[in-house]
Amino acid sequence: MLCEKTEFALEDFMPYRLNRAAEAVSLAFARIYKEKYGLSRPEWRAFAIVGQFGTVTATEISAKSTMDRTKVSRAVFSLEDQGWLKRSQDVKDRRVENLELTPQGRKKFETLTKLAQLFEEEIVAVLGRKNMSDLQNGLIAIEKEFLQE
Amino acid sequence: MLCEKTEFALEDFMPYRLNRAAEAVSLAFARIYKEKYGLSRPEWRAFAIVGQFGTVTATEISAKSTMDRTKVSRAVFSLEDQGWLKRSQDVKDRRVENLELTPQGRKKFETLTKLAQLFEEEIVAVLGRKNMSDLQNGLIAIEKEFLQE
DNA sequence: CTCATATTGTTGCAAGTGTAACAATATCTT
DNA sequence: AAGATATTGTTACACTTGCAACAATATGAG
Repeated sequence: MLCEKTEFALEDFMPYRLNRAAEAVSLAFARIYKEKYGLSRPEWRAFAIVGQFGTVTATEISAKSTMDRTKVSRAVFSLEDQGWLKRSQDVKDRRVENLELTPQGRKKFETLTKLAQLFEEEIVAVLGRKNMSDLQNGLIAIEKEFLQE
Repeated sequence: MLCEKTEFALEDFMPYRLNRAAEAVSLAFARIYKEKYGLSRPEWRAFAIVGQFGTVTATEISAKSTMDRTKVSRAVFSLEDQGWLKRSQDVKDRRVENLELTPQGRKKFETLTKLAQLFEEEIVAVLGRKNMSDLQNGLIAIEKEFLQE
């Protein structure tokens, strides 16, 4: 029976490694939407959710993008100011505001998603399809286990 | 030849998925060192690096933990205030301060690394050894490709 | 040896963030 | 129907962050 030496190394610690990879990828993609389109990360996420779902409320954006309500609120303001998104009060529940992209917003969204897909393909090119889908599954399992548990 | 519909879904977008998983895991582990030991994430990272390498400079911590110099500076102050770490001016280069754990810091470090290892095992239990190492490799490949490229 | 340049660690400041409080509205209980 | 409770989106405030500037020191060029 062996007595294993248990020396700790931060760089091999999974939470740290995950964070580094996530940060690296996020920053790389952020360079695209930030420098070229002036969007912050919260703005990009909110933008993506509205573009994807057509008409949503702030609360829905919050849930689907795992962002704080206040973050969403500010992102929505900014996107509205920039003319990508418009809001309209819900008639059935007047607390709620329905959000959707403006025509220009829709066009910008098409461009952004194209960029996102190119970026995704870049990752596939690095990893290969098989590893990519293994990675996805691993991430899903991890998220499921540790999300607000 | 098929014309593929290219609908974008944020939740399937790799950068977003990576971030969610990383955040979930980090928060789960943070609950341990934060609530029980009052450490912030930068503090935990700096702590781990000093504990692992024995004697290091702030610049080295910065490099090994991928944290901004100012973040390290503030984390080191805090760890020093809490008595886990002490600094001493380098004799050969007086700009430099050598940092190392105090005896109490060393003890705390042993406790923290034990917790980290337990946490790591929890992840292994979720994923299985094989998937775990596949995941690690995927993350390494991604980081290599996208880090400050 | 001297002056220009680089490096180390800290700090000022502006921007971003989360928690808690809030007003407006909706829903539930009786 | 009335009052208590919950939900939506915004805002105030305190805290964290990164960039740029900084003083102190070291290194390099001539």
